[in-house]
Amino acid sequence: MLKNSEFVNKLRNSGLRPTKQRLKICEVLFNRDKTFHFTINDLAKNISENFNEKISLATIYNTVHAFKDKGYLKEITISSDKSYFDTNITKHHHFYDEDTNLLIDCNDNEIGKVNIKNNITGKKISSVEVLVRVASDTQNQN
Amino acid sequence: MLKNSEFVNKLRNSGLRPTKQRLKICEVLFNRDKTFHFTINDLAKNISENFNEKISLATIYNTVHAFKDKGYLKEITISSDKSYFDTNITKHHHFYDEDTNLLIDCNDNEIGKVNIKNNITGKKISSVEVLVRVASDTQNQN
DNA sequence: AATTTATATTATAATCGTTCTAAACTGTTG
DNA sequence: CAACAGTTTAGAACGATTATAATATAAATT
Repeated sequence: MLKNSEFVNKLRNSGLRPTKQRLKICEVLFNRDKTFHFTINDLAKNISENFNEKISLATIYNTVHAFKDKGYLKEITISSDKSYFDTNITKHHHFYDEDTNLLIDCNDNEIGKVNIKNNITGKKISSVEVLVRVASDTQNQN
Repeated sequence: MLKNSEFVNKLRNSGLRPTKQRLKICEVLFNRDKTFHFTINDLAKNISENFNEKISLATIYNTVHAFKDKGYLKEITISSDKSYFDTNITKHHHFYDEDTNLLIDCNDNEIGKVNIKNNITGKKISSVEVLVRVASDTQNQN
């Protein structure tokens, strides 16, 4: 559990003013043992359920994007209609459970290094992402 | 180059009536040497530029989704604000050029098999997708 | 070939997630 | 504490996608 003052420093160090809305969002996102995978909607719901004061939806969008730009969150693209964010900012891959719509982080015990034999000439690799979609046996597959 | 009658059969065989709109879309999508990566917008633009008669946007959406459901197209998710479709329906991975916003198909010469060591218990893998984002050296990276 | 039925197309409206706007507010600096 | 830049807010605007319901077309039936 991080203290409030640590969030204040974190924000200040990246040029973001430590407003009470941002600190509240920090609490929700980063005061956790496990990685948190969420959509904007999840986060907004979480905040409105757990706190009396509400934060405007625009502020939630702004803050999540600011945190992403500062590298405190990663965006994970699963489908065009769902944008997930991940508090785990290390390089890693994901399982996506199509039954529950939950994301699960992978480490090297689950997915080995991706072997990129030839890259596009003149280009630099900015990221490598593996998404493994899983579903129970009875589900449709494509 | 496939003949019109082949598209008629293709559509009939999958329970889709071969309407003139669907046949036109088949022409645009499948009468090609190379894989076609497109957004709905790309497709709509292509049709309106190359033909006199126009197809309603709703029909383009319906048709693309019908073709996807029948397995004639694959949807590739790059980011939450862009939905790409791919006429290459074999298992393959992609490079995404962040400078040009173009998708490039990979084969086994570029990306080796992904080694999934442990899957989620009780679940079946429905797909494995690798997306390698590339950009020129001068670009920002994350 | 005419009739019936089911399916598809169309223009337009509705919806949904996200971004924009401009006014009010707050944190920081001097 | 005054001044300023940055932030929050509610609500409007936006853009992509989906729904609607009237019209049109393809296929099946007579």
